[in-house]
Amino acid sequence: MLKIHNTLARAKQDFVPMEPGKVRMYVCGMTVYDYCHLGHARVLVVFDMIVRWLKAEGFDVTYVRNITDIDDKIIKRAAENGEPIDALTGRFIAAMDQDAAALGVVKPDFEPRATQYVPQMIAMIQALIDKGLAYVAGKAPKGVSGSSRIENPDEAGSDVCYSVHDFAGYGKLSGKSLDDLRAGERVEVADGKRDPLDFVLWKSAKPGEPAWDSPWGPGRPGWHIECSAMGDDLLGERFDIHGGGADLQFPHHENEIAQSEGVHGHQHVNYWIHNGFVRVDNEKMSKSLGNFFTIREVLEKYDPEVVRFFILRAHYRSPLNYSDQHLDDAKGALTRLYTALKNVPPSPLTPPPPGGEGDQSSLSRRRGRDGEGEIDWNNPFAAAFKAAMDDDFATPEAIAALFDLASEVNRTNDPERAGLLRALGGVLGLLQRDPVDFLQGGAEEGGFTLENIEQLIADRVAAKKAKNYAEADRIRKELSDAGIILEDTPQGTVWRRA
RNA sequence: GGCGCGAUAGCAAAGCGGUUAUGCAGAGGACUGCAAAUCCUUCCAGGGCGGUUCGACUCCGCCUCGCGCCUCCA
Repeated sequence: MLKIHNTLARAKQDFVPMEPGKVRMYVCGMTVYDYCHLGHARVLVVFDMIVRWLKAEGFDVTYVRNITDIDDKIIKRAAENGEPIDALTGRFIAAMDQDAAALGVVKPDFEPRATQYVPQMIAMIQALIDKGLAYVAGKAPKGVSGSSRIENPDEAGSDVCYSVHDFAGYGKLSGKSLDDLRAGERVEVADGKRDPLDFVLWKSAKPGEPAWDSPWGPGRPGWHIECSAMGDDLLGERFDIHGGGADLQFPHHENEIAQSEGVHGHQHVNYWIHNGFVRVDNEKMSKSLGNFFTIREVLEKYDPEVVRFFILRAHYRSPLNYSDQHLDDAKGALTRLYTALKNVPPSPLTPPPPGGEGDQSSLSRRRGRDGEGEIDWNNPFAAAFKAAMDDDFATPEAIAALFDLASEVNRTNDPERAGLLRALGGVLGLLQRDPVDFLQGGAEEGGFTLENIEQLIADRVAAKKAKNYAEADRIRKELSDAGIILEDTPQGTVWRRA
């Protein structure tokens, strides 16, 4: 039985989908005005892992990950660049797709963009107004002081705000009460808000800003409403899982609940999943702190699979400290797994013994990889892996099972066990490459070409044959100084990068 | 100030009320012309103070320290 830590319950719960065999999941994606950093990489990889595991469990998964392609920061950045907004967002969506693909992230079933859902958002805002949960904040800005606001009310649109105290459940996701929030008041009192905690559903446009027509004049949607509208449209008024970074818990997801449940009058999401932050020097990696590393920066130095492995080696809810040392560490660990697969070429999986009906799940029917066979989940290593994954996606423990299996592979030289290792790695989106490619890949240091290396190895073999060990060792040293390690095996000399 | 999370060996990171987590690093051994890889053995743990218990790293309380959210943020 799969257990999921549900933020709403602040506890692990048995996962029971609304519709047997089906999972509908929504994850908050990126605001596309800059390159993705490692924090974004974590969301991408973590929820990709979750989708893969749900599928491995036999669920039919519908996965939605949205793209925020209109907001204040996008408008600002486009203006700075002197670039049309859709050019800017198009550029960074393409970059995000590249980064995600490099990290082995499978495309979601839907990637809706906020700008494609403005009519739905307007309808939802209207419904909230009709229900008395939202109000038009008025045209005239309070305390006008030479602002750039439009002075003629006939041309200006109005803001629409959500009236937080009219929604009874406000705070249930983040565990905050309205009183607590007010006690720690840090919210700017915007023009026209009845309560400082009220948030904007519709933002009136200033001259020159992109705008959509609405019953409240030209403007654009507030941030939170897009997720309510897109989730509704693609997954229904109520769905199984909603995910995102822990920083979205409040206010974004709290506000999303207020909107969706406000409109529909019933529960919006059954399981909320929030992943922990990536940190640098023990601090959250974030745009505002400026301490971020973009995915592409990191990929210049590290193999993308190492980065994926690095992310999966920590539990998704734990903080993940980023540093070169940690990446190097991850690389070394992944090298051990690939080394086992290099030394013992995996054979295709054989079907599990027939009649193992005690296994109730559909897992045993799952294809291992490319139709090459099936994982036998009754195998002790596979069972340990599954138990870990079923316990709130405990990838560190699942990966530990992989290492145990790798030791077994090394000990027994059993191609079937190697096949299982590769198949289990595949469930996490790992270990699918030719091991030699992985081991020889990476930074091209030392200026040695493939031909150079092959030639030096041939020279060394000749020297060895002539029992000229001094020359053989000199060549070994020359290559090792360039980060290339030689291994003399019964099958001949092979090399890999350090 | 309010709310929440965490503290594990040299580094990283898990589970678990009593039995080796795991990876890297270290030590010894096997193997090797030398190495590497691999295997075997092994050193190094659970912030502090109390409590519960036959027994706590694991449960409870307090303290200290760190982090996060309360403002845009994955």
